[in-house]
Amino acid sequence: MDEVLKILKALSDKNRMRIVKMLQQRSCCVCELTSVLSIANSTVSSHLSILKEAGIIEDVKDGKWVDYYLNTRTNNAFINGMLPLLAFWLNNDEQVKADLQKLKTTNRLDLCKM
Amino acid sequence: MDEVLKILKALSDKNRMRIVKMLQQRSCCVCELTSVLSIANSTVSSHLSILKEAGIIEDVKDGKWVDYYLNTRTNNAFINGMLPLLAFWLNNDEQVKADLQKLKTTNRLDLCKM
DNA sequence: AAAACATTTCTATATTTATCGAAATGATAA
DNA sequence: TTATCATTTCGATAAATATAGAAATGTTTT
Repeated sequence: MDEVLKILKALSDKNRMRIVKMLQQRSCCVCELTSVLSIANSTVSSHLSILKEAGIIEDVKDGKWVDYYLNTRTNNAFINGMLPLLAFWLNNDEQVKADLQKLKTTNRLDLCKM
Repeated sequence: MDEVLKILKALSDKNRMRIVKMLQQRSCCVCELTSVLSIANSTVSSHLSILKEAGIIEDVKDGKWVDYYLNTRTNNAFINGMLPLLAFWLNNDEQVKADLQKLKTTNRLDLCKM
């Protein structure tokens, strides 16, 4: 039961849900998510670790960045149940629509100073 | 988005999940749920109001009791998405199995002193 | 090797939440 | 109507959680 509760709890936060919906569009690094969410990057990192601990997302190094993406290839039945549902949900939500729009014009190269 | 988060939050608590799984078996009054959960009845009542506020359960008067049951006839798309999933989940969970077993031999008439 | 910088970890704080016991409520039964 | 009793509400407390800023980490680039 703890496994299910961990997944549901991970999805029960507004900022984490916004992250999941963004990762549905494409994989992102922390600075891109931070830019769209407009909260401290340490907070974003904390949310990502909660989602990762629940098995909902995974990450991979990409140069100086860490790329986060939805764990769509998991064996976890609960995640395999939830992710398809989430894909249908909230697509008309104003906050989500604004986030996805902003994400389209957000680029890690522009966010970094080099 | 708040509506979805409210539903997910409501399902993200161990005792509330135990309640949902019990209501999957049959409708229950507060004293029956309190007996199985072994926590204060005021706490159970609080959990029930959170589930009700989220639209996951409803209640109906039955004599001196209040009968709680799963809201399987809602128009809410999120609840209609979650309830069927939950019906498949946790049926092999030891806690849930013990709860459902105990619920079989639990009767509101035995719990009341009249 | 040093500088730059994305990310994570640490520390602290404010808010939320689960919990209980007691009091209040409301309805049933005598 | 009075007593009974299931349920809800209230008040208080302890634990969990979201958050930010600063320090630490680790990797890339010069």
